[in-house]
Amino acid sequence: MQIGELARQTGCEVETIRYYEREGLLPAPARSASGYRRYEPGHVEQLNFIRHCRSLGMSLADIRQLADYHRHPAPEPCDRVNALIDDQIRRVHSQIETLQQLERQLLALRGRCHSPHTLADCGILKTLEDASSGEPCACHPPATGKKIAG
Amino acid sequence: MQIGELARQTGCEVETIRYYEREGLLPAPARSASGYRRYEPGHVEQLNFIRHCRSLGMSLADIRQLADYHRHPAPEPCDRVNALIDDQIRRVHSQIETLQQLERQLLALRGRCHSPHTLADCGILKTLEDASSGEPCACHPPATGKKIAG
DNA sequence: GCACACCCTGTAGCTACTATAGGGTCAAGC
DNA sequence: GCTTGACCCTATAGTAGCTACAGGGTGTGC
Ligand SMILES: [Zn+2]
Ligand SMILES: [Zn+2]
Ligand SMILES: [Zn+2]
Ligand SMILES: [Zn+2]
Repeated sequence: MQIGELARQTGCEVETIRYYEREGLLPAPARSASGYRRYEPGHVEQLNFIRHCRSLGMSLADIRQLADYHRHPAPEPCDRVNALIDDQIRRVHSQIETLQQLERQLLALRGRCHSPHTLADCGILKTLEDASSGEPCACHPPATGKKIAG
Repeated sequence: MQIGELARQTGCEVETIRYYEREGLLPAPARSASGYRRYEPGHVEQLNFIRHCRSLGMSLADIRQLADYHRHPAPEPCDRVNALIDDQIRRVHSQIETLQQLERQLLALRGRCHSPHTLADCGILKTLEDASSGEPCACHPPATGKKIAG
């Protein structure tokens, strides 16, 4: 099949398929006399594997590793597969916590402006301005017991 | 003061300061005879403003807008400031939800491998492989609720 | 006259694509 | 044979927000 058909079957853009080939994630297929890529059914599965892992937020480097383990299922223990997934879980979890803190900070900042008023009087702009001069702000409250050096 | 001193006072890298200047976020300062940038105290505040907004996850485009409102505090209502912050909150919130779903999916996948075994027998690799062939997987259940489309 | 810290510009790298520009191939229809 | 249109090719540049050089110039102390 041609690249367009592979794209259709996997829901992956043609450009992305070529990109994966350049990056060494998808093996280069045979070529027709005129240079068109000719894919086999196995390529559909390999590309699905990549897209499935991507949908789990894995990096291309991690997917390369996983695909390698998959292609060469050695009789070794699967520790490294587990470690890879565990690392990904930790990364995602810490991103969640970072974003949750960010959300709290943004809500605190947003709380400084309620009633309609002008730009010159806006509590949000005033908070940002004061914080630029080193004053404490609603969004970044000082840590417990410790004062922010300034 | 020179750029290194500004960097020290704001905790911002020298390269980043030059980058902000190129991007039009920080006004270009005066230059010494030998071409060194010479910053005024006002620059410290402006850079702090940028870094403070960055720490809230705002994009440079949004910060440019905010800084503009801040420098020209017109007697207009502050609707657009609020809209900007609200958009940011929405973005952060939807990122959190996306990542939380990702975490659930990764934990489900991780649950396919418990006891020590080989790569050839690993439930994680097997799940990923089966999903590549179109079979249902632990990480992407067919429907969120009880109802299954049919 | 030299060491060393600091400064300058310009460019390339990072992630995972996406979007062109500028061309070649192939089947159908006239 | 010729044209149209869908498809394919490579190569390059762009996205966000920095970061890291390379290759040079400047300023001060000894
Ligand atoms: Zn307001
Ligand atoms: Zn704050
Ligand atoms: Zn396992
Ligand atoms: Zn899945």
